[in-house]
Amino acid sequence: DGRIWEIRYPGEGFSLTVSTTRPETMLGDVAVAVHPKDLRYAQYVGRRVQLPLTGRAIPVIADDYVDPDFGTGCVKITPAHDFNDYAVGQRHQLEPIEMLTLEAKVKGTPYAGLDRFEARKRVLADLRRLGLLVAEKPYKLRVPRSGRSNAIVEPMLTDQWFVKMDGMAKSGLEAVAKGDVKFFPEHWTSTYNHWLENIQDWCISRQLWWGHQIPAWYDESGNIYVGRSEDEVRAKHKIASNLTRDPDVLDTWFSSQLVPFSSLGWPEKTKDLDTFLPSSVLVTGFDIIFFWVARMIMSSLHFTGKVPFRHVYINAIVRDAEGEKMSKSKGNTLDPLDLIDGVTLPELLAKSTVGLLRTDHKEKIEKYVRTHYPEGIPAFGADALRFTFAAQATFARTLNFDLGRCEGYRNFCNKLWNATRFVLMNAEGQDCGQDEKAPVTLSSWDRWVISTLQRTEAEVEKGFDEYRFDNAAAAIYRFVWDEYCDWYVENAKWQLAKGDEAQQRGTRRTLVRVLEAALRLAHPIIPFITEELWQKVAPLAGKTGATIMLAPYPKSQPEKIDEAAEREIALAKDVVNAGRNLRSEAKVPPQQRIAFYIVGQPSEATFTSTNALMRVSDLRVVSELPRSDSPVAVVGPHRLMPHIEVDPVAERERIGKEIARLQGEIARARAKLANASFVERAPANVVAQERERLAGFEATLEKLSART
RNA sequence: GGGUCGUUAGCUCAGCGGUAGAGCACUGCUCUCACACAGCAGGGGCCACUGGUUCGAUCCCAGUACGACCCACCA
Repeated sequence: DGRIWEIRYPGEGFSLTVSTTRPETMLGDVAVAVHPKDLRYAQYVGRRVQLPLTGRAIPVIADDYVDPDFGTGCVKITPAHDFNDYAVGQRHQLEPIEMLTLEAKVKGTPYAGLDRFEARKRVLADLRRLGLLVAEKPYKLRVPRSGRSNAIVEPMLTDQWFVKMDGMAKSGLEAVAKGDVKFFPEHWTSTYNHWLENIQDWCISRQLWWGHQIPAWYDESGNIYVGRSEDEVRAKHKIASNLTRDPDVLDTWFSSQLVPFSSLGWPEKTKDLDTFLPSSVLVTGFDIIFFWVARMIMSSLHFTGKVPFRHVYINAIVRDAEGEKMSKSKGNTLDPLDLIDGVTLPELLAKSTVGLLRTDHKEKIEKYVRTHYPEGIPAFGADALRFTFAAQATFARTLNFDLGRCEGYRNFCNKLWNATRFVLMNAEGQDCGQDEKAPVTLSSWDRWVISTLQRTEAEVEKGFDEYRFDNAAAAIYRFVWDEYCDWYVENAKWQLAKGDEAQQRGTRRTLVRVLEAALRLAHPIIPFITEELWQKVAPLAGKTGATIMLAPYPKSQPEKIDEAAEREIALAKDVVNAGRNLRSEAKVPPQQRIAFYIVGQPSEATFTSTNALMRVSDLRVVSELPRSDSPVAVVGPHRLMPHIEVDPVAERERIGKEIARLQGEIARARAKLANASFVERAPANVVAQERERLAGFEATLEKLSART
């Protein structure tokens, strides 16, 4: 909606035409600049032109700042009212001329006293009358506006307080280079470095009413005194006359940078300062790495000689469905409470928070919610929302918030709740093996789940140590759902139903102890549900304490890792998976129990799980499978076959497909191993692994081929 | 304009030199005594594009395209 004007500045026997979006500022022009290599104007450099309306003579100068391809290639230079022009003026030792007052009125010219916009009209009219207005064109420009008043901002020359930054920046850079402060994710270090390496002196005075007042006083001659208080200044300089305090306040970031040590009692030498500086971690967003993080580091080093914190965890910014950063000023945010408590679509659109939404975004939200949640967004709960953010907290710098995942983690909380219900049903009022005198037997499944818990605990610890909350959350999710619920609990049902007393005790003990530990493990991410459940589970596991919050965080115990049990269970799982697959392929109804033949001696764990999870009526251990058209699966040392009637044609077809797949794999592996440079140059373990793969495929192929 | 980063299954994201993974969504079968907010089985990807390095590249390097953010903004 802006315009750009071209104005002719006449000289002796020539004239130059400049372009400007702010014609009234010509009253403060001190030069016309052209590019040094611009042949069109080279001959005029060093000569003078007459500034219209005022009649002042101003020089033509050459400066790289000018873009010869923009407009006419001639730029009016107004150092008092433009940042770039100020720099040009400095380079050419040109005295700035102020033409605006703080009230944005013209001063010191024929237009003195006029409002800036009125002055623009008058200047243009006068130029037109003089025939010096060459052109007026529409021009798209972004006018700088005040964030508070929305008024158009005019650069002005004013006296301000600055902090000299080069020395502080150097120590800030060193602290990070030495590793005294570390960024997570690490790549933010380069952002930090880049800023400090190109730092400029910092203007710290603000003309506001609210803030720390600048500790500077002026006497009647205009001398400046800096000190802690007026009394101190008077005493130090032996001043009896009037002093006036500088009315400006400090930049809010100047005050904020002091927080790490001022909050601990600085400048007194307090115990807190000794104990808590540096702190362990600062969690923040990357948009204030410059404003705040870097300045805290620099000021902390300057005033205390210590870094303010060891780690800086930079969390991702949340983006909306269009991939744009969610921000209040953009108005594309969602209220977390709506996701916790649930909200209907009309409520959502009527809520005051939605008033912040851009119109276009509001429409998109409406469409999204209508499509995915016609009944409105359900109540996911605080834990589900927390788990979602943890699970999405990868080292990417953006996070596209996904309601679908929120729903998934709500389901996870529900799963945990129901698993606990099952455990309580079976353990409350029962002997959970806490009495050391009663005999307790632990099966391979029991030892396996305890072992897997240790590995999970280590994984979660690693995730937290590395600030990979996504990995920590995923490890907890997998353990609870995939291992504990899907495998262990199902086998525990069988052990409780069929085991002897010692084994039942062992099963109950394992159920409650492992669950109790899992609750503590998950507590930092989902505090509410884990507290509720822990209150019930902990006593059964022999734990006392008023709250899970005071219970120790689980620590992996390597001596409880049982590799023999893990191997045995891996095989048992393979057998069950193969058996389920065979059943499904053969379309055996889920509830129907059928017999299976198995070659090779199955472990006790395999017996348990085939019964508990595969719905086997009878696992018949044989040395050779009976002649049949039934499908066969090869699982490690075992061959597994359901006792069912099948369509021999369909079965032959199935085996044919499997054989073709195996042949493909074998061909690929053989080709790789036949490649001399692969065998010679690839690491030995990679080559060995490839050989093993090939051998496995060949063995399976042989067993399958025997059936056709 | 300068800088940083991203582009992997329909969606949201892991992986990162040696057989492509998760959750949700999708298909089929099950209301089986913790859970249908569930269980079981399954389908789905020239890992943006083009070159290079390597025995081997989704992964390393260079460039291109698209996107995002930060900084500076042009008379």
